[in-house]
Amino acid sequence: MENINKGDWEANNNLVNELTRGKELARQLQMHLQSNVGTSSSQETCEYLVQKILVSFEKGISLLSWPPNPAAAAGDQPQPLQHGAGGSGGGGGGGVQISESPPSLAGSPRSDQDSDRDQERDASRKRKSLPRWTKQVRVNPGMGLEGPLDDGFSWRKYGQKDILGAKYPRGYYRCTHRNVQGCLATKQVQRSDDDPNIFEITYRGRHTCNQPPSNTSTPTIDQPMSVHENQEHLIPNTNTIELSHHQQNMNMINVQLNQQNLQNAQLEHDMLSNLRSGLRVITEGLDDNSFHFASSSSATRGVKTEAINDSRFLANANSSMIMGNTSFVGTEFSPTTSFHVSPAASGTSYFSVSPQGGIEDHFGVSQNFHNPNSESDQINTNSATNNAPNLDFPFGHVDDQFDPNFTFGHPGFY
DNA sequence: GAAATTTGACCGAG
DNA sequence: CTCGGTCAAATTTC
Repeated sequence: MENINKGDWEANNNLVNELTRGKELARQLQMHLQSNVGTSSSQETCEYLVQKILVSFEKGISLLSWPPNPAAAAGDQPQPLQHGAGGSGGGGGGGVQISESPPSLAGSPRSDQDSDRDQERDASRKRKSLPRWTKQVRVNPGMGLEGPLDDGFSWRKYGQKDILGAKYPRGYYRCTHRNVQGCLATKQVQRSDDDPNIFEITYRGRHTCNQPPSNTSTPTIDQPMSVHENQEHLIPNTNTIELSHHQQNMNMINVQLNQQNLQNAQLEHDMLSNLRSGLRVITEGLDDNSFHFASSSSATRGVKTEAINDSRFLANANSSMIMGNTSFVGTEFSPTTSFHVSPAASGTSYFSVSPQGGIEDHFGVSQNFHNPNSESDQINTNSATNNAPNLDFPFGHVDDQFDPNFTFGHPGFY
């Protein structure tokens, strides 16, 4: 069965268009950076451009990731990228998502015989078929943790469960707008046994709600551009975000993604090449304070984020774009607003954006970006959302240790 | 009082 | 039967 034809071709064209647009925007950004380095207005412009670029990429990724699903293609892409609030804050980031072979997502072919049963289990099946993706967020001591897990969406905790073999309970959250808007997105947050500083967040389903209720920020989206639905695949696809705090000097997000699907390799490769050539903007000062998103071909994807905001750190630092096989990821915050995509043939893409202005994790989201103290090193991943349930760890000082008894779920943490 | 969280019970999958 | 995920009543917080 080959389902690759016209539809795919068209999708590819759209994808190319989106990517081309992104490239063009990147060029503008580059020019802007070259001509207006340092000016405040330039920063805003840069942020704006970056966001636009990210939007284009996201769209492109979406096309790649969800081709077969017309419905999804059409309306489903709710939101992610809107960034409306052009306001002040930072912006940026992205979600890390991995895409895999989409087709199986919505369900593989089944015989009608099962229809009855299907109906019976419709609910559960639906759940099962929901896209899932996992990312790990590492919060190093020192940084506040308030929001490492915040992804800009409003979550409501609906359960907590002790998981066999796990030291810490798993928290279950669903979109606050579920009842009102029927948004089925859910997420699970589990603290790692091995490293209490790491939280594994598994998202399920995409948000279909009109996001942020009333928040400062536009959501950062962690929506997957595409997702794998198999858990088995999930693990490998796990995105790890490590957030660490170096007293005041490091914002680094390192995202490593793997590519698993080789299916669109060629295309992706081409696109990536384009992107790279178009996005290559290097500014000085990237060094320590930059975030890197790298994609590797290994089986494990990891996102490392080191950012800090004294006590407020909003996580979500990741924006990744993955094109099927090649993952393009990243948003990197660097003190100097730099943004670069490094070429690496097989794939490591670095993309950095300076924190200051913000590019937050996911496009356009900017939430509070207050950096009381530092000058630039903080990524504030806002926590904005207060909407989101928060893990309320007693961490005011994270560095101490997480309280073993902490429970996920306090507003503010996510 | 409304909204969010907690927590034991329930349900389906394996 | 066990375990993960969800429900929903009770409780807490704002």
